[in-house]
Amino acid sequence: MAGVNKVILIGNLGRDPEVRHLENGTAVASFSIATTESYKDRNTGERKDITDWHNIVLWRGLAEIAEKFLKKGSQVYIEGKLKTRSWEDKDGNTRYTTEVVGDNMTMLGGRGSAENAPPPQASGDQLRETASETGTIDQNSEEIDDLPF
Amino acid sequence: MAGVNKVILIGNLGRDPEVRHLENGTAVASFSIATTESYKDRNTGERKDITDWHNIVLWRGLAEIAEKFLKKGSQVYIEGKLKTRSWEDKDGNTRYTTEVVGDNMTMLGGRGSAENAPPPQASGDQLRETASETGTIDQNSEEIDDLPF
Amino acid sequence: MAGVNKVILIGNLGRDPEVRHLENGTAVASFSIATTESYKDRNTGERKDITDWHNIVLWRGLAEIAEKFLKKGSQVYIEGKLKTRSWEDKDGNTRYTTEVVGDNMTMLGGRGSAENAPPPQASGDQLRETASETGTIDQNSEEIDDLPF
Amino acid sequence: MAGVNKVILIGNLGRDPEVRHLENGTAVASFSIATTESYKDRNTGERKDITDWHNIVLWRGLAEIAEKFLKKGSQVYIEGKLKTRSWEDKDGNTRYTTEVVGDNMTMLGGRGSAENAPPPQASGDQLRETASETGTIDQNSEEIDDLPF
DNA sequence: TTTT
DNA sequence: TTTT
Repeated sequence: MAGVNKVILIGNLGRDPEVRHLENGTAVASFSIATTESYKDRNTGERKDITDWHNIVLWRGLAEIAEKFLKKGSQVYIEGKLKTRSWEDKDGNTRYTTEVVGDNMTMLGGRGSAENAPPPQASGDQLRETASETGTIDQNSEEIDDLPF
Repeated sequence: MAGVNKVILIGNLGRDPEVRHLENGTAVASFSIATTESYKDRNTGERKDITDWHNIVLWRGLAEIAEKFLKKGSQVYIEGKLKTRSWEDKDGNTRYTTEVVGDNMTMLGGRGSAENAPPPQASGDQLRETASETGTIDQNSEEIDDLPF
Repeated sequence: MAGVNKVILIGNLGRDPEVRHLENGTAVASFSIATTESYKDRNTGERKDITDWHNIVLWRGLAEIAEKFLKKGSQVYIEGKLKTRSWEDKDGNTRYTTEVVGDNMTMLGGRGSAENAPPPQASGDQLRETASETGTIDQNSEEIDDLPF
Repeated sequence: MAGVNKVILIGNLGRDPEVRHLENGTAVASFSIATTESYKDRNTGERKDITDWHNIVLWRGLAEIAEKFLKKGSQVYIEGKLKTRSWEDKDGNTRYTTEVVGDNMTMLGGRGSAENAPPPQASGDQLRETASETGTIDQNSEEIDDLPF
């Protein structure tokens, strides 16, 4: 039962986020981010880059923030959980897709970042609460307690 | 170029690790670990568990330690990177598999843990160095420097 | 404004937790955990251990769980934030103490773990909510949503 | 014995780094970074910020990169270990200072970032190896293996 | 598909 | 496929 499932990524969006809404209005954002690491080939001595692409899924308030402020090229910090979904393809084979379901996001500076005063930091939990209480997404605020921890 | 790609998991092995060796002798261990989280269903009030399975891959010294000391049920801490490999299935379709390539492992106590005095902690970097210098896997040792940081 | 402040520790308690209650009843638990790493001295070739001690502070529900289930020797996973408090010593000098304020805890198996069916995992957010709604600490449950993410 | 001691921070430098050199030439950089989180006061409804300051210490190649490319205001990702040092003050009292000894650093875009083409990412391990083999600090390169993991 |  |  005990378990820890944590992913921490800093990367850049390959495309603008795609946002859809469930029937009940819940927003879901999907996008990919690239993380790159450099290494030197032991044989040739050449420097090489390896890029990994990660499928990110954001729910509710975080999805709405992503829709408003993230775009192709944006650099973000994403903290979340690894989730693998299964689905059936057209040939009836079970397929698996692994995604990072983010519960915390921080926008980082850089070329692709938003021009329109983005909220740099947002947490899924905070947003969920705030949204459910005020009916609007009020990023960057918490309703947790008078003590911040 | 800048990027961070980090995964932190604590879970239990679903089966014994599978270890294979490349032609040059390099060991590669594969296994899955389960992480479970509990939540209470908002509608029914029932408590429910969600289990996520994660494919772990370990290389070289870490693979050999996994082979020796991990087995079905063992609880481990794994720190690593997310990597998605693509391959072609029998129908010629491109398929993707996401794995956590571990570079740090700590064995945690519990029912499924090894009886034979396992090394509790091991790092890929340390083992790689040690192995290359001594020809044997000497877990729990570093050759880094007289200063430990 | 954007920021990330995250600490992840796995270690063992040096003593039983100390728990006190604020005037409003809020529980606060304090204890230290040790993390140990091994390295080999480059000059002498000796293997050496370095132990670091970390001051942990838990609030509310997590504090109550710590009080019930953690004791000297228990192995725990702690996730939290770094906080440095300042205070004045008897000579009027400002002193600083750095603590890890935990918002997530998982009890791990091992020698010092509790005998009385401990809850292996608990999150500060979950507990806070649950406690405020039911008046009791019901660890291992969330009230977040019908969707677990 | 098994242990994990990991800190992950994203913040901004409060001042330029201070770099000193040990007698054997080893570089050591020190600086503080601020992480800020927002919350809404439950009573007044006001939004408030809390800033935490963290003492960062970098060794060797990372210290030299910090010296060259970080300055007051720079935003950085720091990954490292918590270390508490003790020392004696002028009154003979034992004092404790907690620092984050970084083993990984990524420079992030933003207002305070360097103008002179900074290396965005660097790892202590990589740099140590590279430095010892080439005599120069060649950031952004690894000498680990032909396989990047 | 990103970024430097 | 694990674990409690």
